Amino acid sequence: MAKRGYHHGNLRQALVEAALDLIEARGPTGFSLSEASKQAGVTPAAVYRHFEGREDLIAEAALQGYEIFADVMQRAFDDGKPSALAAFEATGRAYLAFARRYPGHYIAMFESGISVNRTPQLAAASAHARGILEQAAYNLSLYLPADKRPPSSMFSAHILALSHGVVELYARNSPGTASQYPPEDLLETGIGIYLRGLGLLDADT
Amino acid sequence: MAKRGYHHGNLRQALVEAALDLIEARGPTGFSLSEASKQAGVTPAAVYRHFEGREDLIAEAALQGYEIFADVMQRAFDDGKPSALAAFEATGRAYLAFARRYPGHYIAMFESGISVNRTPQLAAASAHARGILEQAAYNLSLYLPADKRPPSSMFSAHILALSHGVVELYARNSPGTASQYPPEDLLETGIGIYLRGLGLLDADT
DNA sequence: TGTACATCAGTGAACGCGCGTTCACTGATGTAC
DNA sequence: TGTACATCAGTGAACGCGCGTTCACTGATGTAC
Repeated sequence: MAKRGYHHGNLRQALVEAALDLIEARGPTGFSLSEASKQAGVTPAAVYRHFEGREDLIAEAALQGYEIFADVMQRAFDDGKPSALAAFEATGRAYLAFARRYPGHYIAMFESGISVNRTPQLAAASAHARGILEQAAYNLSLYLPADKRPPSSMFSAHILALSHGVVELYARNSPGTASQYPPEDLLETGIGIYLRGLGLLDADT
Repeated sequence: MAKRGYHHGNLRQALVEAALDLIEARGPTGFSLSEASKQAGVTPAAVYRHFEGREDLIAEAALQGYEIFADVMQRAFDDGKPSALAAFEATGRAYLAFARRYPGHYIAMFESGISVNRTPQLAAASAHARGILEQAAYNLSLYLPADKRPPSSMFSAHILALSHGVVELYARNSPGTASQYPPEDLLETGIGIYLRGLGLLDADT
């Protein structure tokens, strides 16, 4: 990563990565353009060759986050392919794994305050990710008798909300109160009980 | 609220309220000490007669939030007293109602980045609120056969996570993507399915 | 009731700081001939 | 291969700004006698 000379080579991406590091380390508030540029070994003014400004840089980080997120979800879904149920559970768990593994992206996406409607690209990326979860939910809902089948968008919204809540309250250290249960367990048992409530799992499972 | 003269009378609380207004309007980031003091009709320096600084003021807002929150939860719980089930559902719903009605407090508590461990008082207030939900969960769990009874703290954590996730993703406008379902419905159906999964509701309910 | 005085809540000017952003510039790169 | 030149990525100095915080101060309040 040593700076070569006058020209950086791949400053745009280097700035995004610096931003992600800083966001992860200090939260979305503690991040500044100047600092990101310094970390990339460059003058603050150089940022403006690649981004419109501070917000634009964060938005790019979030965009990349949504793309990775969609990827991760897709892969989790595919891995569980043989059983729609497994696919669904895996997709939910992937949420938690993503938050753990890409904390900078996660924060940029969900805690930085930038709106998903800031840009058509960003809206598309987020819609795409959500679509994958809904697809998993839809496939799963086919196992239910048609008259007891809830709309799959509702049912994926439940899983998404539960996952998000678990991450925010018990996985990220921000609110400070760790639960006595590991977030993974909390999520897994929660999803299990929920699916049983839908009639998709036996009462003894 | 007109300023009387040289002395304000109740500046401390006026500052907290100004802070809440600003936080609600602009998010935790957009809030500044100077602005809060201006809104309270007072010089920025006056703030230091009542608070140690910016963070301390936000912490006080969060503290008051936890107290109101605990109150609201307690009341919801009491109102559903005759049926433990009703009490539990009401307590969950109260979460959403709180976020809607006291957005400034809600943000100060959950989105401002101040840690609940900042102060013993703050930790106590938050523990107290959580305790109420756990109590509701415990009472409810007594309806289950002892061998199938999950720990009530786990089960209240599930409801809390679901509620929090619904609020963050679908009730607060920040991430920008409104669901097609009203958050109240999402939460109610979600809790319903979950409770059915626990065997606390008939399959047809 | 009236005066003296301690207490305390607010003033307002000043500070240093880091921020985001702009600007005219310059050094490096790559392409045309 | 060598030279001229356009393009473009980065510099560095400067800006105005609002912020949080400090300080010596002053005006109002309330209490003792």
